Amino acid sequence: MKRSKQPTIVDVASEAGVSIATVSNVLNRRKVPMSPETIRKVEEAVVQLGYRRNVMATNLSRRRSYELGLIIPHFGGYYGRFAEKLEQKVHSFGYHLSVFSAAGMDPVIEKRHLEHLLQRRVDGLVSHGLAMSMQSTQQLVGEGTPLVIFNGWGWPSDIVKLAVNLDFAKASTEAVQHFLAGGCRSIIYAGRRKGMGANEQRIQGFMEGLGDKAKSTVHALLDAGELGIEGTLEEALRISGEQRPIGIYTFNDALALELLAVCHERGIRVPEDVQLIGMDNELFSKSSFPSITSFDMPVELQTRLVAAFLMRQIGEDLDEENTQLLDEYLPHIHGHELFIDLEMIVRKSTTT
Amino acid sequence: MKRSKQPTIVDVASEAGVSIATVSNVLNRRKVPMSPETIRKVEEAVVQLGYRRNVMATNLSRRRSYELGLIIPHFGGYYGRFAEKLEQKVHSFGYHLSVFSAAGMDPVIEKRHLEHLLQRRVDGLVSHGLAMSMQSTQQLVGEGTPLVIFNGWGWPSDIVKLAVNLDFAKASTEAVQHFLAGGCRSIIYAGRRKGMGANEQRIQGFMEGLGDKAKSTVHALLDAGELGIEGTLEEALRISGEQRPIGIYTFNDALALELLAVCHERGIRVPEDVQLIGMDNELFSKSSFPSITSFDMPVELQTRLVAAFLMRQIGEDLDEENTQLLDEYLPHIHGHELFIDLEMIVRKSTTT
DNA sequence: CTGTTAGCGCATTCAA
DNA sequence: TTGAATGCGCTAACAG
Repeated sequence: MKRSKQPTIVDVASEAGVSIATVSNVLNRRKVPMSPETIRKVEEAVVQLGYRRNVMATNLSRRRSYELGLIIPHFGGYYGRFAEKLEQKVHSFGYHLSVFSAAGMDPVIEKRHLEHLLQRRVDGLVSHGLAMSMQSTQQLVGEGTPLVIFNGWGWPSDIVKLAVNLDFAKASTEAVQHFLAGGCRSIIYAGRRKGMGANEQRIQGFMEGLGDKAKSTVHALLDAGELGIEGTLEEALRISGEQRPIGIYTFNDALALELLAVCHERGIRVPEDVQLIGMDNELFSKSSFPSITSFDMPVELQTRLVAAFLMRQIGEDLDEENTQLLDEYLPHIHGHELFIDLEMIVRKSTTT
Repeated sequence: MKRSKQPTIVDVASEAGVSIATVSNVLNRRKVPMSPETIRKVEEAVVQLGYRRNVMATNLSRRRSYELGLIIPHFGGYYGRFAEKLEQKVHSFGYHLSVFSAAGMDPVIEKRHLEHLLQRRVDGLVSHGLAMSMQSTQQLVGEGTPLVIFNGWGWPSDIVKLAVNLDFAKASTEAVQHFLAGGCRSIIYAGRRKGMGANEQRIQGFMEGLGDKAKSTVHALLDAGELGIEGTLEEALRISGEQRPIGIYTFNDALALELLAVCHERGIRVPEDVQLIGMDNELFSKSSFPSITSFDMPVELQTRLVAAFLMRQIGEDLDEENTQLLDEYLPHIHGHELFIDLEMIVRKSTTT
């Protein structure tokens, strides 16, 4: 070791008795022909000195970082699973994924993370439908770095290259129809205004699901964030009056579980008096009592699409499989928004 | 914009009509005196060109990254909360936190992430008790980068500067005694061998909790990973025979919830026939039916300690608050392992 | 096959 | 107050 601390290729070169270019060549397994002897000497020197490449220098020189950034509202549940899957996918392309949580839907933190990622010159960005304004995003990201959104609606294509969205609207329609088929005489949506686009999608699908039954069926849109859990249930009961059973479709499973707990407290039977459908298919939804009907999130497909598209955008060439994947899905795109179906998992909260 | 893409300080300098040194000075708000006019011109040029600093170049030059790395087994539950909190803490010191999930306890992925972080020359590392061998860790991390472990036991101090551990042993003792006080006549621990150190800590505390009652009380250590959920319950029932109620202490809340589900299926009453205590105080534990007695994880305290210690290790000077924090806790250290108490949250799964 | 050299974008003396 | 010069660790032509 020469100067302050960690050995550099200069050290390795002198230790191996070759030039730094040679070291760089063997380190990067370049196609230039070299004698096995040289290779051996270099590799020996590397372990000998405990050399570790400095990626900052490498990237600076390469003018590429081989790094991608992901911004999610939090690490829990669906988002955490998404992050893990995506990490695997991009790794198979030789990229690293840096994950940042925006602490809820805080636009300030979101902005900070985005800025940091950009300063790090990531080659691409993936984000949930951002809470920050489209204008800020536009200004921040600009043309330079390709940005792919997941579960974000209404983003102009000059900012976002592609939006890979779960079809919450369609799922919501399905939920309502499931309630109807299950004999529900009143149907409530318990949402979260802070859910932003995802919430609106659900509402839209909810109304579509009611269709002509909208007039003959008691229904309402509630905001659980505002009313609280107890308030939401009370309001649902009040609105429904004698029209039982009540079908309550919730923003997510967590909310459904909380409602379930309140039902237990008050002796309201599920699914006899109240039927519940959640969203996310969290682990606990299978094990709760009764188990909760929910929609499974196709994280695998979603991350595969995101990764494949981003890779192509960056200029990596795709293998057969990924090419096929894009060929299959991109033609069915609405503008630049792609929709993926969710699968309903029917459980005891809607089945007698 | 001059060459390939993004503007550099050179561009800013020429746009503002000053030298790059000056640009650098105003960008870093250095103490060197400069005319307000110059500052204005530079700042104007910055927004004008949409200049964004390149951290790779900055760090390379500074020989510091102001970045920390965190490795966790997954993003869910406790670990996700830990990551979020820690991110906040280190940010207040002007550092960034890059979080990587090791996809369970996979030593290979763990190693890959560690190596990447090291290549990025992070200033410090935080990790859960690693699954990879201490020898690999030793070799990988060496002396260079300070490493702080959380929930890892038995790491030699030449590898790990500090281990900030939750006192699972003590909590487990408490759990057993709670069962005893609650009239349990047989007590089972349902663990996970893959939980590694955390599992052993629980077992140790479990046995201590039994104390002299160990002979007179039916008890057993089961491995839920091996037996499966149903198998675990069956085995617990078999071992207990007529000795009811049975107290089952589980590795975590997720496991407790799954056992609860099986109990419901089989008509086993909780808490009359079986009492349950979990660990983690997950959100669903409060809302399950019945709600699950659990231990709350003091993530706030744990991350504060980790951050404060790491910052001091790196050479940042701490404010009053953090100094006090370390002064309070470090003296009570066992070797280089710090223990933090957990708080039991008593709920319906253990209360009649 | 191997070595020389010119950057990559920025920080930091040291002079002016 | 400001600017020219040097270095951070590595890549990538280009010679040899």
